[in-house]
This record gives sequence, C-alpha cells and structure tokens, in this order.
Amino acid sequence: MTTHTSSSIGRYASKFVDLTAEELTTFTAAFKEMKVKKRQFLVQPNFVAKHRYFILKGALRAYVVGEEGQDHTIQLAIEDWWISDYNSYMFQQPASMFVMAVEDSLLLQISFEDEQQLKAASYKFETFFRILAERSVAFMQRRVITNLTQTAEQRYDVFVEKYPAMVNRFPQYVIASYLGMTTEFLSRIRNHKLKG
Amino acid sequence: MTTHTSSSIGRYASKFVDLTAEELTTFTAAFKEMKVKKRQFLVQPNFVAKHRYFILKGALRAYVVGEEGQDHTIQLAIEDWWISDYNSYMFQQPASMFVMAVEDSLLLQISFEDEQQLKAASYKFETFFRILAERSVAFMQRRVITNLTQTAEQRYDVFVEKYPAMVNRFPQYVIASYLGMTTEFLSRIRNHKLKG
DNA sequence: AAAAAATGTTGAACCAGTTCAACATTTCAG
DNA sequence: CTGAAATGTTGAACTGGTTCAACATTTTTT
Repeated sequence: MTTHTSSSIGRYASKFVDLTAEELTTFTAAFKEMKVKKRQFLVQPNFVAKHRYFILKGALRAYVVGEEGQDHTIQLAIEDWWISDYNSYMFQQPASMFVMAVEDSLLLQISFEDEQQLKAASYKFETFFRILAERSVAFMQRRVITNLTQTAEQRYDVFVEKYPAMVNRFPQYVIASYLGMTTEFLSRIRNHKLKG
Repeated sequence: MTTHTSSSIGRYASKFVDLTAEELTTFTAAFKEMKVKKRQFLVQPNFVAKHRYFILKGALRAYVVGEEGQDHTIQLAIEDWWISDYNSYMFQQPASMFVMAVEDSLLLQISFEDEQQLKAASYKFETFFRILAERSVAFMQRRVITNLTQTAEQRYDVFVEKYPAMVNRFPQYVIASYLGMTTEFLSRIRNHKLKG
C-alpha cells in the first residue's frame, strides 16, 4: 500500500522534476495517506488550513458561503488535483473557505511545516512547488478571463469540454456555483440543449 | 542609473529572500531597464510573451478583447507590481492578451530564458520566483472569490479600499472592465455615492 | 421497504446590470 | 491655442440571469 501511495505522488512529481530514488523516498515520506467520508470537512472558515491535499481517489470542493447563505464554489478537484484554501495555507492565516469531500475519498496530505522542510531540504523540491504554483497562476488567469468574457451558457460549454470527467461527479448545484450561476439557470441551460 | 535600478529590484527581492552582494549583482543583471510611452504595447495576442515586467515607474494594464470588441481588463499594475500574460509567458505559448502602458513608464524586463537561467543558477532565485508565484495564486483566489460573491457596487468599494493608489491612475472604463461591469454602470455607482 | 434528505425542474415575476444614443468634459498633439 | 481624440455622464428601454415557490426525482438512511 505504501508502495502504491509512493508511486502515485512520486509519479506525479516526476512529471515536473527529475528525482533520484533517495529524493523520491524523502518526498513521498512527507505525505500521509488519509481517508475521508462524503461530506466530511477538511478546512473550515476561521481555522488555519494546516494542510494541502493531493487526491488519489475521490472528489472534493472548496467553497465560501456568502452573506445570504449561498454557496460559491472556488475550486473543484478529482484524482491528481490538489486542493486547499491557498490563501490560508500559504500565509497560515484563518481560512474563509470550506473544503469538503463530495465523495468518499483517499488523499495524501502534507502539512505546511513539512512542505517548508521539503523546500528547504532540496533545490528540486523547491522547483517542484514553484512549478505547481506557476501552473495554478496560469489556470486561475484562464478562469478569470472566462468569467469576465463568457455568458453563462458559454462558461458551461467550456467547462464540459475541458473537464468532462468532472461533469458527472459533482451535483449540478455545485457546478452551477463554480460557474457563477444558479442551479435553476443551469438546469434550464441543460434542458434547453436537449431540445435545441 | 544602474545603481538606482539595481536597488529597486534588489530591495524588492530582498523582501523575500536573503541575498549576498554577489547574488544581488547576478540577479539585477538579468533585468534590463526599458522605457515605454503611453499606449505602447508590450504583449499582443498570438505572439509569445517573451518577458515579464517589473514596474519602476508608471502604470500598465493587461486585457483581452471579447468577441463583440469589448475590453476585459485582466490585470492592473503600478510601481512594484509585475505584469505579463502569464499563461503565455510561463508556457511560452501564444498570448491572448494585450499588455499596454497606461502612462509613460519605466520598467525592468526579464526574458523567459534569463529567468530560467536564474532559477537554474541558484536555489535562492528559485525560491524567490516560487514565492512570487504563490503570492499570485493567493491574490487571484481572492479575486475569484470577490467576483463570485460581491455585487458591482461592493466590488468597486473593495477595490477603492484595497487599492486607493490605483483609482486615480486608470481611466474609469479600465477600472470598470477590471471589475466586470460597464463604464456607464460604474459612472452611476460613483455619482450615486456623491448624493447618498 | 419506507421515510427522510438531497438534488433537480418548471413557471412567472422580478431586478441588477447592459445597451444604445446623445451629449458633456477633459486631455493632448500640433 | 485650437481642434480632435479620449473619457465620462445621463436617460430610457431592455435582457440575462435571479428569486421564490411548488413539485418531481434520486439517493441515503434506517
């Protein structure tokens, strides 16, 4: 089992940096496997997000609750994605988000301190986390552009096209809130498509 | 002049990593000072963004042009901020954005290749760029949250409160498009405030 | 298998923000 | 200093998306 775990995050890291067998061991040792049940919370507002999570199996979402109680989904994550409240995790300040499992999930968790140690221990680990952050920046910039330039229906179409694997694993109201529209409106968009 | 330049970007980098005199020299040498006139373009769609820019003096914006010709401002930048089309710069792919000077500006430019060399040359430089990217992630996550949860008027209020230095340096239609609303609507919000 | 909880659908009224058009004001190049 | 370009304002009609409420369907729990 440790073998399986190691190879997952190890394989992932090896996509970005070239690690020796020893480095791979040190790297994977910083992660702890963890099971969570559907609807379990990993991060809650006002508490500091002490970990970030890599998803081996399952599906999670990060969301904030608005003043009138509406959910706003900030991030969706399935296998091979990372999730946390990054504003909280990176600066170790109180979170504004919930991170919740949408399915029973199997995760690898790394603590802020252990991540700092990895970065301090090896140039290559520092590079790995730099690449991770840069990719997030590019991803989020694309999201900002989409939100600013597309209509609700276009945003949904782009989402389905880019993340087909996610469409069937999150309830409709979660996808709607991720795309910045109401459940009802997404329902209408979908049913509209069936007809023409 | 080199002295002034060096100390600006050097002082900036020193906020995040502890550099020796020699490292400072290597670091600042990778940057090239550059003047741009108001309305000059630094990045254009379909061309690869070969540089990122640190602003010594002046103001710039990054924007995409929508299908119906409307501007959508993705980023604003003044002194001590960085700007580029990061999706293009980081992956060296064709840009989707314009980056344009809004005032006559004085910049420090670094090329993608030189940045790669800095990162490869020193652990500390790698750390510096990692921190830069992480801060961007946190910043953009806050922007996504604001866009998803606030009304147009609230977004404007938050902007004025957080970036008062920017309010008077960008034309109203630029700020409006950054905040995801029309010029006309921002005009109404502002005039509405004068009365009550 | 039944009850409860969560999720999805539909209609109709509504509204935050847009659009268009005309005009006012400010900035800037020559 | 002047004219043109850029920027900002206002009104009135309009619309993409929301809200609310009631009901339908699916999933989960016991």
